[in-house]
Amino acid sequence: MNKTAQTCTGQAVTMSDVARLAGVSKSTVSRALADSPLVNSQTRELIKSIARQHGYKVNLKARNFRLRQTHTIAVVIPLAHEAEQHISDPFFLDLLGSIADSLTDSGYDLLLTKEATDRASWLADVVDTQRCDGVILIGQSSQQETIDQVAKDFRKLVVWGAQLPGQHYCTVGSDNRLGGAMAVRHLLGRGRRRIAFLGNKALPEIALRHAGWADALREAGIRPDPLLEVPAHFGANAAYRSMVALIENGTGFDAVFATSDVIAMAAIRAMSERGITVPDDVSVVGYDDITMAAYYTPALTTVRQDTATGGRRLVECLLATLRGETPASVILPTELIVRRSCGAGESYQNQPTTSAARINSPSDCQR
Amino acid sequence: MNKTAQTCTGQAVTMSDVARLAGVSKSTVSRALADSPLVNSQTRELIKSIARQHGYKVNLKARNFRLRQTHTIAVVIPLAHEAEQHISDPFFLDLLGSIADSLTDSGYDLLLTKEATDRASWLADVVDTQRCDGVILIGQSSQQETIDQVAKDFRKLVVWGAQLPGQHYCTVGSDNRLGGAMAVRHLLGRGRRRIAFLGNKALPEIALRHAGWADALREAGIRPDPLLEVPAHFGANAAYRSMVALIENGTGFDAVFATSDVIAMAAIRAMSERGITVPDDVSVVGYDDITMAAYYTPALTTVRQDTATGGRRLVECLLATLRGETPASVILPTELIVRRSCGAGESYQNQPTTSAARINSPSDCQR
DNA sequence: TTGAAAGCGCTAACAG
DNA sequence: CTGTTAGCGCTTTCAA
Repeated sequence: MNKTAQTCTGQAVTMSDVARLAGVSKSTVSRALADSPLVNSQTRELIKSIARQHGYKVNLKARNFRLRQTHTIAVVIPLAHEAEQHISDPFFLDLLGSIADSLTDSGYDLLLTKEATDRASWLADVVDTQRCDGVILIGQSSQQETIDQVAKDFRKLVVWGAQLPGQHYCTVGSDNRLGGAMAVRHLLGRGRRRIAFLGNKALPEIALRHAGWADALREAGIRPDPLLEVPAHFGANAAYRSMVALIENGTGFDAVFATSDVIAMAAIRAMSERGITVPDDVSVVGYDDITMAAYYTPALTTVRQDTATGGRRLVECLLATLRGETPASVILPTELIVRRSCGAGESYQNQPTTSAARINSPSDCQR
Repeated sequence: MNKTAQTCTGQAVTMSDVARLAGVSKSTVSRALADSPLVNSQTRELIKSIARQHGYKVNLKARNFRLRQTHTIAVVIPLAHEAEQHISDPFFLDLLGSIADSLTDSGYDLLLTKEATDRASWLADVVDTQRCDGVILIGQSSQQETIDQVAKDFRKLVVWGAQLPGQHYCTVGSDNRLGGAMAVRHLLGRGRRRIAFLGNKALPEIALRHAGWADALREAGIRPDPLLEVPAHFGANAAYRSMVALIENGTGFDAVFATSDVIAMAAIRAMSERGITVPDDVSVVGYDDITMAAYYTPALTTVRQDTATGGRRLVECLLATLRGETPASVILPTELIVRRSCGAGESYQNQPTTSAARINSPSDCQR
C-alpha cells in the first residue's frame, strides 16, 4: 500500500517512519513536532513538512501512555435514583454541552459514562482503571455516601450538585436553598398560601430547595404542610402521576413549586386536564429555565440555573484538582425568571426569552 | 506509602507488583486475570485474591495500547449548521443516552466530541489521531460532502441521518420522507389545505421531510406553495422568529408541519401570543416525539423517532464495521402519534403518553 | 543540536 | 501449565 498522503486509514505511518524519511532519529522528530527549541529550525521545518506530506499525526494514545496521563476527563451521570434509567431532562444536556465545550477548549477529551449499576464500586471503578485523569459527576443522585467515601482518597473529582456539610469533594451548583426560597417568596407575594412542593427529597439539591420552600413559608408565618410535599421524581411521567395523586386526594393548594421545569410542565398538564387553570387557579414556578420554559403555555416562571457558567466552573475546578490544588466549592448566583405561569398578569410578551422579568439574588459568592 | 488495599489513588500497583507478590511471572498474572484456561486454577485463584487484596485493576490504557485498539467509540455532534453552537434539542440527548447504553453493554467507552469548527479536516482529525476505534456521527449537519469524502477511506463510521443516494457510509435514521408525508396526509385528512413547512432544508433529513410534505400535497392535488416554506432552524429561538415572520407577512395558512417538536412548540407559542388558537385555527404536527411532546399544551401530534432502537442500531452497525463488514443502512419504521395539536378532537387523555392514537407505517425495512 | 537507549504497563509468541 | 522475551509508539534522560 502506498503511504503517501495517507489519511483516515488507520495511520500505518509512525514516528519512526517519519524519522527514516527525514534522515533523522525518532527523538528529533518527537522534539520537532513538539516545537522544542532544542531542534534546529531548518530540521524542524523539514520534519514538519515531511510529516504533513505523509499525513502523519502523533498517536495520542501512545503519547498519553508514555506521559502517564490520559488527557481525558470522565463525565459520569449517576442514575441510581432514576427508576426509568433514562436521562430525560434537557437540563443535563445543556450542562453536558457546556462541559464538553470547556473541556475541548482545554484540550481534554470527554469520556461519557452512564452509571446505572448498583455496585458500590461504580465510582471507584471509573477512577481505578486509569481511563481518565479526573472525573466530573453530574448530580449526586442518592449516592452522597459513596461519593464522599471515594473522594476521601481520590481528589480529582468535581461534582455538580449541592454543597453538603463536611463533604470531601468540590461541588459546583446553584444556590438551591435560596433558589427555592425565592420561588416560594414570589408565590407568596402573589397572594398564594397553599404552596405544594414537587420533588424527590432524596437528592441533596432537591432537599435544599425543599428547605428553601420551608424557609419562605415560615417567614410568612405559614407552617409547611407535609400533605403538600409530593415526592415527584425527575422524569415527566412520574411527576405527572404524583400531581394527579395530589389533585385527587383532595388536599387544597393554590400554587406549585416544582423542582424542575420538566416536573412543572407535567404538573401543569395534569392540572389543565382536570380543569384547573394555570395561573388563574394555581400559580406554578419551576426550576432550571430550560430553553423550552419560555415556549411552554403558559410560559414558565422558573429559577434559572446557568448551565454555561456551571459547566465552565466544573471544568475549571477539575483542572485545579489536576494541578494538585483543592478548589473551593462554587455556588452560582440564583435568578428568578418571572413569566406567565405564576400569574405575572401582564399580557403576552413578544420575545419570550428576553422579555421576562428577572429577579437576581445577591448571592454570587464563591465560597 | 502502604500499598495494601489501595483504591482510588492513582493505582501505583502494577501487574509486576502482583506477579512478585504471587511469586509468578507477569505473563501468568496477565493470563490469570484474563481467565485464560492455560493457567492452573489454583494459581489463578491465588493471583486473583492477591490482586483483589491489593486493589489491583488492570490498567486499561496500557492494555489497549498494547492491543492496538482503544475500545472507545467517538460520538461526534457536528454543529456546523447551528448558529447558536448549542445542542438545544432534547432529541439528541435521548439518542445519545441510548447510544451510551448500547456502547456500555458492548464494553466500549464513549468519547464525546462537539465539532463546531470550520476546518475541513474536523472529521479526519478525530479519526486520524487514533483516539477511537470508530466514529458515530449524530446528524449530517450541512457536511454531507466532507463526511462522504472521509467515508471513502475510513469505513468505521456510522451516521444518524438521512440515506442519500451514492453515499459511502452507513446511516441509521427514520423514514423521513414517509414521516413527512404521513404528517401532512394526516393534516389533509383533517381538512387542512394551507400547510406550512417549518425547517432547515440544508439538513438532509429535513430535506426529505420536505419532500414528504410536497408528496402528500401533490397527492391531494395541491401545489406546494413556496411562501409556506419557512426556513426554521433547529433551536427554539430561531424557529420562533421564523414563525412570527410567517404570521406577519400575511400568508394564509391553516396548518403547520414542524420538522422537530421543539420547532413545533416555539411555533405554537408564537401563534398563541398572536391570538391564533391551536388546534382550532391552525393544526400542528411535530417531529421526534420527545418526552415533553405529550405534556405540552396542546399535546403534540408528532412523528415519533425511536431513539432507543436508533441508538442500538447505530452501535450494532458500527461494531459491524469494526469487524470489517459493510452493514446496510437502516431506515427505522415511522409512526405518527396523534394528540391534540392537530385537532384530534377527543377530550383530554388521562395518560398522555400511552393513550395517544398511533398510526404505523408499513416501513420497517432494513435496506 | 542530535542520537542511542531505556521504559511507560501490558500481551503474546515461543520455548520450555 | 509457566517463564522468557520482545515489542506497541512515544518521550526523555544521558552522552556525544
